[in-house]
Amino acid sequence: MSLTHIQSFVAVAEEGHVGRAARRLHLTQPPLSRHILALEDELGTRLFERTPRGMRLLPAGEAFLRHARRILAEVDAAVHTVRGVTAGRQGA
Amino acid sequence: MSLTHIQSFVAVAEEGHVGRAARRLHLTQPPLSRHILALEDELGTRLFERTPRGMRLLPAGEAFLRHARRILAEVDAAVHTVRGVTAGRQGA
DNA sequence: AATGGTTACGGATCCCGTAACGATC
DNA sequence: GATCGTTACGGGATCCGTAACCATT
Repeated sequence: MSLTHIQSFVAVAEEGHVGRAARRLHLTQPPLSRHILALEDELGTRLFERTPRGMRLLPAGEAFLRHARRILAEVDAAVHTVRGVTAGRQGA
Repeated sequence: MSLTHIQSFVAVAEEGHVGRAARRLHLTQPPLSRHILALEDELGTRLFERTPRGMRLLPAGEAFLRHARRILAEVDAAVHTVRGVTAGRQGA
């Protein structure tokens, strides 16, 4: 499990499409597809249903999505907080 | 920024010592030391003060630690939630 | 010289992109 | 046969561990 995989998952969930998500992430389809497969493998469950149109979230995927967003938001908050602390001490 | 780096940071923060944290993580000192340096580099700030005894958290490090723990807890929660959803649907 | 963190270096592993493939309409 | 996702494969980047180094006591 890596933050990259989580970001990839969120992008695919939001786009419903590996190709579009890949473009959004400045990546090609194969690595992105592998991220999702690795995640599903690690969690032991399918997160998406593969349809002829693209990818649709399964219930496990919807549950994971909520956590995934929180994780990424928390990472952002961590970075901003540290920058804030540093700025408050005039940038050393 | 990676989950591995965050885990490393928490271990060093809790042990106050790269060597002990390394043992706890089943790793050697050099890679662990590099994780911390990479994190500090990426955040643009020192997180620890290097003392002759080991590593002591700086204010930026203390702030980061709170977020780091929340991130790791959230990742755990994500895994457990997905496993729970799957179990509730009799294990597909 | 002992202790603790960091840098050098080499080999294994990982990971991306191109190309080829498989399945569905 | 067009559209999507996935698998094969090769080359570059990453990352660990051993060894050597530097600083403090």
